[in-house]
Amino acid sequence: MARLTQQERSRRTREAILVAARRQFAAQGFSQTTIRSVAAEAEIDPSMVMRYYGSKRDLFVAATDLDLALPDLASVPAGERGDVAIRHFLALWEGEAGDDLLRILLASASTDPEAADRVRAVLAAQLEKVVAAAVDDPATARARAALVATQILGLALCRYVLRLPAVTELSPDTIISGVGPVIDLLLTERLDV
Amino acid sequence: MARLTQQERSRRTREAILVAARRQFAAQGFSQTTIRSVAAEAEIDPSMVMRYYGSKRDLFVAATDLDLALPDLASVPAGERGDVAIRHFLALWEGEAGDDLLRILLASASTDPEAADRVRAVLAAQLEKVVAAAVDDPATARARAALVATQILGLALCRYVLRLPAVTELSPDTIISGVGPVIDLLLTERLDV
DNA sequence: AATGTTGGCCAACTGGCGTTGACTTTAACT
DNA sequence: AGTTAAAGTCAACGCCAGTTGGCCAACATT
Repeated sequence: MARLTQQERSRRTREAILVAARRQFAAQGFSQTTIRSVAAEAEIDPSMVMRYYGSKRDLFVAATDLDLALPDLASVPAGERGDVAIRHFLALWEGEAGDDLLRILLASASTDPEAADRVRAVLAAQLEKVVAAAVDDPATARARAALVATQILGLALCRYVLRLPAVTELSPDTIISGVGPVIDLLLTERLDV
Repeated sequence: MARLTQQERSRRTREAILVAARRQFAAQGFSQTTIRSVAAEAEIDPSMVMRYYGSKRDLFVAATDLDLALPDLASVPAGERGDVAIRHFLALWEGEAGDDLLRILLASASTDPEAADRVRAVLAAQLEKVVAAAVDDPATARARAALVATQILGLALCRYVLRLPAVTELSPDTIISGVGPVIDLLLTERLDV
């Protein structure tokens, strides 16, 4: 066993805690995940979690520091925007461990006010801005962004959180061919506001 | 204070427990809701909850024994089905306490395996069947039902659970004019399976 | 080598949980 | 009126959570 500097030991422990916390928050939500269970999975003492992250809530905040890395839809030709958007999200979510953060937020947001706040913040700052930039009519931009959010989050909810069989069975190609046109429709259809 | 028969007292207590339980399960999910907090809201002793419902889990099952009462989409002319469907769900959810069931299930399903099973059961049995009956091509019926479910549940999630500001601001008419055509599109568009 | 510092473990405290059983009160029945 | 069964209360149990502080060992510093 190689000797490690204290810094390195510390860094590895911190990371092990974060990995275990992300996995458990995503799988079980906030309240079902315990400091003790995270510590057990990271193979350290519960008190170390407190030392490094202060409290359970602070650990949750650290575990959900999230960036959607959305593409700029405004620079995509109209008619291909829905396709680009849904491909982006699928790539993000289907990748190894890439969907953890969203699953954490959705699983926790339903029961935890702080998680719900974080979802609101992330979506308002990122998704809404990108969608609004891709819409011509500023009067309906916010409404269209909201509707796109419902479709995107609904897919994530059904596929990764609820794991509805009919939805998990869908191939990525089927989802792209089904949802892409829906997003295009939401961006362009006539909308009563 | 009027005298009550024992039966009537019992019935009122049972009902008060159920009302409080539904409200709290919907607002906080399964594990955050406690027998004690339900009893406090119903203004009775925690042990009464145990007497009437046996256990916390049984109380949850009793609180989620409801019916979506979905309309038969197959008997609606094509082109109006999305409109009818979204109107139905909005009427169901916007009504007084009508959205409790769905909020309970969504709020709890994310963190509780039993609640997730119930969501799967309810949706598979009710929503999926109705949608499948309204689709001509049996090869794509299940996929279309799944995609419609993502849109419907996504709307419910964003509007009633996460309460995203951009989504709660939408008027029912805006939602109808925006989502109705989306559902029609999902029912009829070409779909790669 | 002696010191201070840091990572880590252990044991304990506090508090809230679901649940139980004994007790008291109230309505129903004879 | 007196008995019985049901509705409701009370106090406690055992458990597990988050959190804390004291302790030890390994490292860094001088």
